[in-house]
Amino acid sequence: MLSKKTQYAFHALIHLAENADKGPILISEIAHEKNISIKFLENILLELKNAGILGSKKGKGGGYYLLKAPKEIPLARIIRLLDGAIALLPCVSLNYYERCENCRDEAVCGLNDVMSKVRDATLKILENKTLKDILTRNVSIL
Amino acid sequence: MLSKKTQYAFHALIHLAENADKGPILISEIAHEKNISIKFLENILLELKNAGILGSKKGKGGGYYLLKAPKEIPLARIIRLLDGAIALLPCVSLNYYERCENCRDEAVCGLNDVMSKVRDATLKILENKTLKDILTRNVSIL
DNA sequence: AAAAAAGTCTATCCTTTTTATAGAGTTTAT
DNA sequence: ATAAACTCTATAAAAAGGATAGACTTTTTT
Repeated sequence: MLSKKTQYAFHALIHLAENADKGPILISEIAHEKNISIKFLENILLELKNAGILGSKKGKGGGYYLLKAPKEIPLARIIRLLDGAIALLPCVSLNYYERCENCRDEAVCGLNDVMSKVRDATLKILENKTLKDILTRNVSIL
Repeated sequence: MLSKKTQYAFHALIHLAENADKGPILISEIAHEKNISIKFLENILLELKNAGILGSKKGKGGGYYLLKAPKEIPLARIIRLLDGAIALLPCVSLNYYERCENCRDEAVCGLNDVMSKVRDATLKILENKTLKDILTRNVSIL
């Protein structure tokens, strides 16, 4: 299951993308619209900013905005950023690999084998589907 | 990511299946063989017993043993039992569904749509692969 | 220059879940 | 009777998740 953090990030990004034509969007607007605690959302948007996905503008008329086109943001990127590994086991994770401490040889572990298949099937979708693919409203500017 | 509990459960089940011809297996043997805390493993095996997957025998010569053939135990069953939902979002879970609190209408939510596809791809594997499929050693008795 | 609006950043806190341990209790083979 | 093993309940330590507070900085407006 994805953490709340990642779930909130997706909803916030959707809101930012669908309103990209309105300039910077207030955290408070997103929080209200998507029913998320405003302070918690602050942390999340900051992480997305530090990762180069969002930009922000301070002062009056400020807010957050996308730095990249939605179609350039794969869903897998967001999950890895906020949740870490996408794989079900550390020993089959591509980006957060850790050696299995419960089996003698990963090379002949049937569990490793099956979970690699699950990982591949999952990534096939999450690496190819982008923020653009989960938008409801189409904004011409993007 | 699967919890340690589920990971340990898989390794314990593998050990039980691969040694099914030896009669009841001691918790301590599994714990030692798979490098798992014996007391933690106790709880896990008990859960598996209460779910009807394992049987146990008390007293000298006792231990745990499989109640069903490995090919009758889908991996998804174990995950659901110990970890709960397999889906990445509560709003796309078949067995642990919860309404999405961040979007207006799940029916037109793009995120819901993509995550349903991930769920289907994952379940296609985890519902069809069984304990038998992750064994290294083949035990004729099974 | 001052005030107001808005995001930034750090620190802290509370709760829940996860992981792990302890120990008394019960059952069974010998 | 005894020792071997699982059972069960309670507890605790650690990590993660979720949330809050408040001082700080930047920018716009007046």
